[in-house]
Amino acid sequence: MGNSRADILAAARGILAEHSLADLTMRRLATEVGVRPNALYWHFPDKQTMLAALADDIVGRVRVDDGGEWDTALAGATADLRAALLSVPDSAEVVSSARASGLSSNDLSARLEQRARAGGLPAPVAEGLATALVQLTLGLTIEEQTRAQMERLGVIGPSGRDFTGEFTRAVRVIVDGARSALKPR
Amino acid sequence: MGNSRADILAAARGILAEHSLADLTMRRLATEVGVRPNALYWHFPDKQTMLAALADDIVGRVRVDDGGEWDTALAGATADLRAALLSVPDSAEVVSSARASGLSSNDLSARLEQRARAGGLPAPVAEGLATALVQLTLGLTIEEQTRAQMERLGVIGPSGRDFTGEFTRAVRVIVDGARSALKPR
DNA sequence: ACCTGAACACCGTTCAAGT
DNA sequence: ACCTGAACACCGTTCAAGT
Repeated sequence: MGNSRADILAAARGILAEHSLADLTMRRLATEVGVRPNALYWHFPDKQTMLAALADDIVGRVRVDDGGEWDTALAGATADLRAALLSVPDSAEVVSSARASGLSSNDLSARLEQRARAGGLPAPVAEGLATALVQLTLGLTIEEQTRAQMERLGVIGPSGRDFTGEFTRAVRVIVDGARSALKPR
Repeated sequence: MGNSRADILAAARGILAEHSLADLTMRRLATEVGVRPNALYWHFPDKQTMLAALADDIVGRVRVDDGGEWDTALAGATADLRAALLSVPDSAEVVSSARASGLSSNDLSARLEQRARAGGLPAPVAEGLATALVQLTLGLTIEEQTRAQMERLGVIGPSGRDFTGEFTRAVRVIVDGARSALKPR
């Protein structure tokens, strides 16, 4: 009754927030929405497509600044992406899978690349920069959220890793690399 | 009879080679080995641990050159990692998951970081460089192998993406970034 | 337009028991 | 040391049918 795509996606977010990606099954999602499992298949053709919609929902919140310098704009958007991912447990895995499957319509790396070119970077550098930043953020955040999940379950102790530091230092190396293409030695 | 860890891992590699990660179930793996599903649990405590062993098997083949310049050594090891992953379908996903779970004992990024420091890079730069290279390679190869799998299944046409080019250009940006820390403007 | 009933063909994992 | 039999508690997905 009045259940829409948006309601289902909100329930999915809720399962991630209170449990984990392993608990995000179609059957459980249906229960949360108050419906039988097969009813979900009226709204989405399959689970993969539902997850891609959820991924777009999360990544869609990230804006790429049009003004200012290209380096601060890209570093800022990358930090925003990480923050958006960290706000929903296990979402980095979801976004990464959606990207790989090609079902995700929100191509953040294309937006980053465009911004880099607008900032004056040569095309191959802009492309390499965008690729490196997106893969770094997704990969590292997957690790961070996986560890967080394992700690939540008590299967492992705190890793002691400084993920924010690792992220910051890697972003610096990448952005410096793009900059070195502009200001040659 | 006489089935060992190695036999099971070889069979697992075979399933990836001829089918896909989705087909790599404990039940199917058991059939391939000629045993009942639960027999596998004598060799491995669970599926996750088995996959981590498989991941170590694949990454263990990658050597980091001790001689020469740090930049060619790191770029070479990164290219080797990508080649090792591409030789086994869907293995990038397996390695990425194993890394995230912390069950993987082969910490390639630590070896890369060590090599970078030996080459004279400051610690934070060496760390950022290793992190960026490993995440780039895993993330991009996951995408490449996922697409390849979808093409194999005929669910999608060729993507037209130049993954080798994307990889090369991103590696260049990253390595250039580390270099800029050595030769200031 | 949106949902249910009932079923199909699977999963990972455990436990006691066998040799 | 290594494996089987039997079971438990699940999955995603399909199809016809209901309102």
